[in-house]
Amino acid sequence: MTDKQRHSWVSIRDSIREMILNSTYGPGDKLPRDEEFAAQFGCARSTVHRAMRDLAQSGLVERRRKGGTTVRRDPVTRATLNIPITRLEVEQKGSTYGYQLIRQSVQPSSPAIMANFALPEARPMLRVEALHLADSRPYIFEDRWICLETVPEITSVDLTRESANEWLVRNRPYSRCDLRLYARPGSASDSEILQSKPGDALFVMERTTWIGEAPITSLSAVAHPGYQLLTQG
Amino acid sequence: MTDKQRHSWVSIRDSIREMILNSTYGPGDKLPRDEEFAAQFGCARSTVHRAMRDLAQSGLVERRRKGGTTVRRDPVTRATLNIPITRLEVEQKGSTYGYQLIRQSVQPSSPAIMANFALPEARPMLRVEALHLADSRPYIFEDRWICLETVPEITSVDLTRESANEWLVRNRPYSRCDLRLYARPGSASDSEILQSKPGDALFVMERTTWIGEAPITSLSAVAHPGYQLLTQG
DNA sequence: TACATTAATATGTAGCTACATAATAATGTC
DNA sequence: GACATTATTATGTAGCTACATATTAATGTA
Repeated sequence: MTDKQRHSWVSIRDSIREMILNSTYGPGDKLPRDEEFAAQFGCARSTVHRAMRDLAQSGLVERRRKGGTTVRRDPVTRATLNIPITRLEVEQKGSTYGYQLIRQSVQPSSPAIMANFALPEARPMLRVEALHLADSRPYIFEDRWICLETVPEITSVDLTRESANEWLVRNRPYSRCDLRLYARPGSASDSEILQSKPGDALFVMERTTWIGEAPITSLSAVAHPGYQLLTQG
Repeated sequence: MTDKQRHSWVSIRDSIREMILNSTYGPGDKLPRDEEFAAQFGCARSTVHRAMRDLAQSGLVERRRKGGTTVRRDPVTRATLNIPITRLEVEQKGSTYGYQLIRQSVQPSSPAIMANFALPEARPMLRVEALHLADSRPYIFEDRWICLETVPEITSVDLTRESANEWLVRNRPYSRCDLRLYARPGSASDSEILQSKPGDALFVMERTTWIGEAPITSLSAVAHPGYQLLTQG
């Protein structure tokens, strides 16, 4: 009576995770080889491998060639942030999206922007300051720098009608993205643009993207007071 | 002179991504079937599949059975947050870690905590307030609630010596984690604990974890002024 | 003993086949 | 024409083999 049922890699993964959770294998312990698990579960090594890859990605185990698989001694909390186009984020909340170009000018990159891109010298960039609105109320203010060498077409885009955020995301996928999140107190100019009170704490998301080695854009997005960023999944 | 070089799934992925980036396939376009790509590249379908899975996970394309693969019309910026044990975070910066238990008591879960867990009724919990220090200066203050039904052993842990953060992460891996990030102005009690000035903007990370359906812990971690959260990779 | 070389080993990847699954398209029936 | 049924199709998964790669362990040599 051979048990010929097929085991999905998801069920294998869950079984292995369960064993780690219930301390069959504790932090720092070495897990059996993939082959052994395969024999134990009655499945192929590739199925165990698939399961293990998932566990490794989620940060629960660590794999090293020849070294085998070990339960991470210092597990990390790994969460995926989903940052959509701002217009869609607003619309998904059931609000009406609005957009307003505030300023736009060609400038050499500032020292801060050069640092974000790790550039040794200044480059010509288009600086765009714009406000995203939800139900006619300030939602996110973005101060964006776009590298003109990498994205020359941006000069022919009418940024009074279409946000640079949307145009770039739709036309210039990136290959690398750095993210920095922090809080800062609202200044007087923030108060004006975001209708915040001077004492308010503002949530800032700084985002810098490249395509290959070429810088695309670096921006600081300041959200209205009360904004929250959630993980999905 | 058959070209028998093996193609890695990474190179295939990069080739396909390149085609999307240079507008061979634009947003909303349907990509060729895996088999076609395989023939085109001279590799196996499984290799294309592997590449496609990666592109789908990074949010660049969308795959649906029978529907095929399409370039996402509204690409999302997807970033992975790595949140280590606070002690390790401090030590990795080259600072000396310190820890201080402030208060600890058994309480029924507050309405806010019940909401975080989506619990219909209150449960007995251990509430732990503690301060993490870097070089003897306040780093992160955490107000944590631990479900006593799910984690009864926590009562026998000496939380004056070991942080609940560390104990839980090492002993109670979770299966689900919700994250909420926002900014809030520092209050008077914050000033006392975090040595912040009353006007300071504070970065808050709320984290709620479950194992299966059972609640483990829900906490609000308030960082010292100037704290920044970065993505890695 | 110190150090370079070689073997052993566990994971990683590529290729193949076969079948599962979900979603759509085509078809038949009333 | 409306609706249920049945193909068709592209992706998803499981299993297998073979080989690549990184790393550690064993071995040989000065």
